[in-house]
Amino acid sequence: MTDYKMMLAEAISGMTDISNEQVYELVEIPPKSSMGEYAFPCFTLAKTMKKSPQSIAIDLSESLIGKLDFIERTEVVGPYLNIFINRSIFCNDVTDHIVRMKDKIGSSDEGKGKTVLVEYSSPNIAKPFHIGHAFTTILGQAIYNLYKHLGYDVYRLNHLGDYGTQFGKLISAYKRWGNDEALAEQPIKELLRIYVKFHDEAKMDPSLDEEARFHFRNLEKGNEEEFGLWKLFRDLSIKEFDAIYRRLGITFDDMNGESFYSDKIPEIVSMLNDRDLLVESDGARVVMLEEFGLPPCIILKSDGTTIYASRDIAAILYRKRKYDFYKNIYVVGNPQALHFKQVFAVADKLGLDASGSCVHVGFGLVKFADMKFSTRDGNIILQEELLNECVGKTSEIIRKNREERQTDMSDAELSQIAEKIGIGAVIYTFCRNSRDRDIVFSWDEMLDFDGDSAPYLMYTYARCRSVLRKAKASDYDPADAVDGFNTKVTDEEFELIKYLHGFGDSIRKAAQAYEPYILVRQLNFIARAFNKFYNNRPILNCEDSELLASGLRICEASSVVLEQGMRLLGISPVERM
RNA sequence: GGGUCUAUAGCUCAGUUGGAUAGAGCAACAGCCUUCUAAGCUGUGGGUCAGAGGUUCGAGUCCUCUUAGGCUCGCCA
Repeated sequence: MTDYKMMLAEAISGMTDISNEQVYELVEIPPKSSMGEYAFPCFTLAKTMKKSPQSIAIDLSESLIGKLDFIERTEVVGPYLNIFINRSIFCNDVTDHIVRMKDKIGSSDEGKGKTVLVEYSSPNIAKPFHIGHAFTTILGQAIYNLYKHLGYDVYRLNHLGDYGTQFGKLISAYKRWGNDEALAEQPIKELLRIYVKFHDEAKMDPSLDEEARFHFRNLEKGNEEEFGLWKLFRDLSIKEFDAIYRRLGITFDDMNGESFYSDKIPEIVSMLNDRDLLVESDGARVVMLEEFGLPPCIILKSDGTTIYASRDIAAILYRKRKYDFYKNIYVVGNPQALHFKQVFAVADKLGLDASGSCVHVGFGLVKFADMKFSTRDGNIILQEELLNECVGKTSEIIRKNREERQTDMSDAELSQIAEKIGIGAVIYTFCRNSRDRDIVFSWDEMLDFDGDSAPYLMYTYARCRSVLRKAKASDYDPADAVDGFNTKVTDEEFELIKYLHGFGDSIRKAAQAYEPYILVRQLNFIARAFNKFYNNRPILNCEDSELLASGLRICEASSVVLEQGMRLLGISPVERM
């Protein structure tokens, strides 16, 4: 496919004294399509050429005539040189490229030979998987997909919260109030029950906290009883998490949680000692970070046990050796921003160059309108509950549609489709906006399936597929439709194909910024443009064979891009709904 | 108090390195199913870009201050 912007930049560069790259950076897409497809602002040239921007634009406009065959015409509006692309050439080129690339559309080899690690999800063992975990899980998966698509060698790491003082508490609580039967039936529910009870009791009897620390010390020493219980809690929890991951279509390459790095901390401690970086402060061993403008980082607590920072530092060293990563991405909430700054700073002091390769991808809190989610207080929405609610509402809508449209959809197919759409709706909610913003959870918004939503994208895709199925049924293969855009391309068609053209760019930008919403917006524009097109002219029922060909080509290209875009987000498209 | 993020339409949000008349969705109102899926489409209304200064040909975007809010600031993760 032609790189239109690049060729334009080369042409303009040849007529001025600025480089290709500079021109490429300056070329922009005008705010309105009536102003053309590309625009070159002449402000910066005005300074060096000592001419008014407008006269420069006029000169450029004249010398550009006939230079490039895809340029239909140019227009000077004040200081801007607006460029209009030949619609036939562009539409044939772009749609042909998409139809040929299929699921490889928007992919690249920029990541060839580069290893990227994405750490995400990372729930705490023995605690319920609630919608607070959904953000990191969904965002992380999307980031994984994006980098994978760009050719990187990507590994998914689930850094389970399977260690720390809280397990001392859990062990203590279990020995006091645990119920084996309840644990076997609903492990996390039972563990949560005794965990909450422990906190209540500890308020009245502070010696419980001491008991918990005792058990954690034993656990870290490898004591059999504590280790056995910990292992049991861990195994049972993972089993429950797996059910959620399966529903979301997520698997991991590595489930090594915090516990895995515990025995790798002594090496970190001795490395720090070798460099004289470890100092004592109030009984704890810390690394001072004044030169980074950061507070000290605790490596060993005053009782000699490790802390999450030390485990994260050990993990960097371990991963560096195992993967020799190009990038190590942490999809973890914003509240931990300082923690990662400290961890990266300490790793830097150890010569691990963390600041050059480790990235904390933070995101906002999920909260109710008036309060925070708190596992301890029990005011949480479970991830499973959220998925079920969305799938349930979807089922109702499909059932109603099935009656109205009198389709032959079986109950089994209906529930399969509802599952995909409901889960798609959840995924979409966490990918639609920039990740920094807090999400105020609302069932109304969650269950709004109009407009800016996954069902809207999925519906559009299903429409495309329906038209294509009908075309095939009447022996028309859209792949045969070559050069369907010889006649006049309408504004609506051109608009849609321009959005399809921008798909690859949106993937690159989304990956670079770790912001799936950039891709989401592109898909939304595509869907809206397609629906407009779909509503305004018949595709199958048209006499003109060229119009039929171009219409089907648009359907084919749109469906390819929409499908691939949704898959990159983690949404499974459906053929009908 | 220090650090950090945020403030754009009634609500939820976009707005690339400063550039053309600040855009979507939802909600509201008015329309469109004898034609390929109405979870759709069309139209209307809706703005002192938190406030004040500054930088310049030009500021929602950059700088300073003020206000409001979120998160965070050593032995939890």
